Amino acid sequence: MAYCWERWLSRSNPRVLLTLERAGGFASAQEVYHLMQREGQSIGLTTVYRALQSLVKEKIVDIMRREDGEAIYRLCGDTHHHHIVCKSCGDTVEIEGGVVEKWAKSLAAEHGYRDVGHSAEIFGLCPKC
Amino acid sequence: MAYCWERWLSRSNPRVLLTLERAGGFASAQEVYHLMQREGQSIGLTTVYRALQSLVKEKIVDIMRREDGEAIYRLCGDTHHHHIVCKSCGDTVEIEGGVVEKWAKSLAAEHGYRDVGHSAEIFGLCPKC
DNA sequence: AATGATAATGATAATCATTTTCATTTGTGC
DNA sequence: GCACAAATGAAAATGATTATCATTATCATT
Repeated sequence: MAYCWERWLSRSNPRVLLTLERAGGFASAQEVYHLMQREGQSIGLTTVYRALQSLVKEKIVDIMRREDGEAIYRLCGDTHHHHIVCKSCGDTVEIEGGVVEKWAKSLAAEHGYRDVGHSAEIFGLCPKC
Repeated sequence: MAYCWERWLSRSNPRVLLTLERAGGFASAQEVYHLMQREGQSIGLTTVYRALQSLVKEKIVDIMRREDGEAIYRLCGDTHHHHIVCKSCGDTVEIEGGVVEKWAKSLAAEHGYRDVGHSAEIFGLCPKC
């Protein structure tokens, strides 16, 4: 345990990870980068990209796509959840997605698909906008 | 009928649409463009993009994202539906999404969101891969 | 047919996220 | 200290997508 942890702290992956967490667990590489800049952390954009890629590979972070195709990342805890995203201000609400989980699982099985994941997001205008 | 049809044929939208159909109803803008070039059709890349955008706006085609973020388009029938997409070969199966529709609608209402849409896709490895 | 308003087209340049390249720095074991 | 591998990041390259803008086709009206 201690072993992994210390090795981690010596690299930039954890700084990126912590920033992602602080960002609400939902941000693009560019956003993570700018956040770290603003906070005074010294890091290069390339490194942010590399850290995120590696975190994705290790399945510590999930990757999704915004409507315009930009990649966004978020922590993937042991529970997986969904969001309602405001089209205008980008505000997001975390929501219960148990129904969708079951839906995805049963349909995937029905069609013989293995190694299955899913994405489900709701887009709209939040009460403020 | 004849009226609409003829007007359509005079523009490039239908040529793009037909090409998309011929491509198996699943292709990126660039692919549609190259296909049309190879077939000897004279069209500009810009026009292909515009045609696809307009077709999306008219809900005649669906837009999705490949894993690398490139936009891919496909014909969509009159009913809104969801897909299971194979991560490896890109094969897709259209599926029933009534459950998800209800889920999205009720949750959006619950959080006061208006003008709501949603996306839900399942990714996995198809039986062949 | 000629005219002109309007929309459609497409070559080119601009944008912008993401990747590559490569030189430099840092960490680690000897 | 010393060498060697991994990590870093600035800068350039890539590639999809979008914006510009001059040209062309469409179509109703003279």
